Amino acid sequence: MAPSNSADRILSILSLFTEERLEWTPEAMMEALGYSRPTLYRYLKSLKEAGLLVSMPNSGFTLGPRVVELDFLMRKSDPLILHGEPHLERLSSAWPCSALLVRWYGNKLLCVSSRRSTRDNITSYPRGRPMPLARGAISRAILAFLPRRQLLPMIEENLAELSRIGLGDTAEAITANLRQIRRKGVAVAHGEVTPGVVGIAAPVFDAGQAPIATFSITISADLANDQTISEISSTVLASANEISSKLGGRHDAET
Amino acid sequence: MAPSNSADRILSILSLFTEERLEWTPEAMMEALGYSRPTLYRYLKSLKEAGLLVSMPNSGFTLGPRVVELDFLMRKSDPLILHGEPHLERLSSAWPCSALLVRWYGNKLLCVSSRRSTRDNITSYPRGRPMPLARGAISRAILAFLPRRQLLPMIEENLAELSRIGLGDTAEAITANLRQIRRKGVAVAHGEVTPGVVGIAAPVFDAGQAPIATFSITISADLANDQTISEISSTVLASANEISSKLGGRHDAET
DNA sequence: GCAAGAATCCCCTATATTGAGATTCTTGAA
DNA sequence: TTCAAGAATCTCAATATAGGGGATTCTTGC
Repeated sequence: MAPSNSADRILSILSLFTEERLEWTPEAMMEALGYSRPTLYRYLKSLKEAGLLVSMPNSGFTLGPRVVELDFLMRKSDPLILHGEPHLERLSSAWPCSALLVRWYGNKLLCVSSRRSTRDNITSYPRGRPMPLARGAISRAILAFLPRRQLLPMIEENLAELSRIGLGDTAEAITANLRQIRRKGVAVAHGEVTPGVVGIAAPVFDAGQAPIATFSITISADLANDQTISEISSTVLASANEISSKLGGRHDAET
Repeated sequence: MAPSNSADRILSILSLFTEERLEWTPEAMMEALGYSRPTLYRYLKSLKEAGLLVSMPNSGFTLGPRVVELDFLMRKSDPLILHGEPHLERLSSAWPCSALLVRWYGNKLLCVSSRRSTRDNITSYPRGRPMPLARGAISRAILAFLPRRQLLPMIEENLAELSRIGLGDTAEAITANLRQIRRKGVAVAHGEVTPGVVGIAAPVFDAGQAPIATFSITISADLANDQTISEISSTVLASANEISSKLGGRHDAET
């Protein structure tokens, strides 16, 4: 399983850095990756020069400034964020909730921008936090609008999880359920990601077939009766559609 | 100057991505870097698998989700940010201004967190934006507290720029000026980075010798007479010192 | 100024990397 | 659905180059 080309070897140093561990000494890296001392140091030197890592005296290596810069470049130019932020602002002012833009990166859901108007940070998903793939309104808003070719393998892989949350036990059943969401244009989920929190999400499209993101609201179940939820739903849908149209995508969520 | 090891070759793909250009087609990369087609695609594949790049249909490659995640990891765990943010909050509420935490990464100044209380975004420096090295209160607050060994080469390199802004024409003169800042603990600059904007910055230390960052305020000259500036200065100094002490550094800025 | 530890250098060998061109896979259009 | 243009990958030989043991130099902290 060890990568056999040096491209992957060098990049696997970066993947050592996780939420659990953000500081690595060369010794620990040698241990973890099995590289020899000179080799590791060669790699580290390159990563350091690229600014992706920095060495801190007496405490090993951490992520470096280039990471911050690259993220800045993305934020600054991402049309999804630029067009979406006014909507985040608007909806989060209208209700006590969190509003999120979550990008779909092929097999990952990642929050790229968010804003909240509530005190608690239970429902808070800051930029950069990955989301569970098989749960919640957000992922369903993506799945429901995926073209068949992409959807089917997706379902296969997560069948267990999807049926566990009651979406259906067979690929058949699941697609049927998703078709309903597709018809409504919005996905609503009650407490799937966080108990007591309702998620409402609609897909965002650019010129392509598959959705690229969702625009969504999470709100405490205490603050949202059915009436409110349905109001929010249509606003969310409208916002998502407007963002889509700005991105050159279809205006409405119909297929 | 072309890198001769594949570590650097792979990483130089990442450095193609700049503020000017955030989408690269493979063709353009081949052109820019001089790699052959299969080689380039091999590299791209690795970068894609690592999540650092994503390929967009019909518009080439862009930065990928891992970049966002890595930045998140940094934000989440950076003690400078964690301890600094309350102060950003507090000072930006007290005056109509921007409050910044700027990290010193060896030879780069990079804003890592900021907050502003004014409407205009003239003085706004969001996270990730690099800052000019030889200008402004911020860089001076770093330079003034650098140990000699690090300071002298720094001055050599930027002599022209430093003397242009009147810091002194010789290394001698400049160090003399910096010594004054060091005595006061705060650097103040009038309109050096942005005309009409006053910058006020104090260094932040961890356990090491050299400052690791500055805590600073930028405020429109219209809104700040000498009296106000001196008030802000002492508050900035106090905040910076408090952050330093939280980071295990010296409490006061004296040497 | 010195010593312990960290980072880099040297240099040869085996091996992984490279690139030209052919091949297969996608994707959009008819 | 079929087709064609373009994008991505594969094959394979030649060879550059990454890797590692051990020595060396550079940093730090005392």
